Amino acid sequence: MEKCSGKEHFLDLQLLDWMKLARETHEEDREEQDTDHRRGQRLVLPEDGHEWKKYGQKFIKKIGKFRSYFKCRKQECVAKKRVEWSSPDNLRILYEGSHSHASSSSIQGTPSSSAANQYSLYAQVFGSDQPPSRPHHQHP
DNA sequence: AGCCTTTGACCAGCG
DNA sequence: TCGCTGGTCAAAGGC
Repeated sequence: MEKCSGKEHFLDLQLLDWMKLARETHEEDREEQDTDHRRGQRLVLPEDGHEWKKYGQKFIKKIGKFRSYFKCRKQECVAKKRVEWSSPDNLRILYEGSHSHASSSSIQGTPSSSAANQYSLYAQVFGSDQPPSRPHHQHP
């Protein structure tokens, strides 16, 4: 249970809400399409104002979902992101650490960047030793 | 030609 | 002590 004892504080965001918000704020489709052409799994990720590098993907049996691993491209930044999904309509983003730099994407500063701002806000909350509601990793 | 993404393999921790 | 799961690294392929 140590894995769920707060040792790792991840942000749990329902991507459905995220995508909904992003779509409302961005009339243009700015989602990045990440296609797994090998297994046919398709993952659509919204921009969050930061540049991420995907460094791994695995299927987590306990939760029955795929999990993708991302690192912030900024060398000095240790922020990480994990995206879990069982289907394109059921995604969850988890964040670890906070960014040590401002958003590099042009999405920042735009009037319609509320989604990115919310994203940053979560990151700040996370970094302020205020762990968000922890997702319970209970296998079915 | 260079950069980014994807995938398989390896390592560490826990039960 | 062994097996399993999760996380990360490095190489290859595609754009």
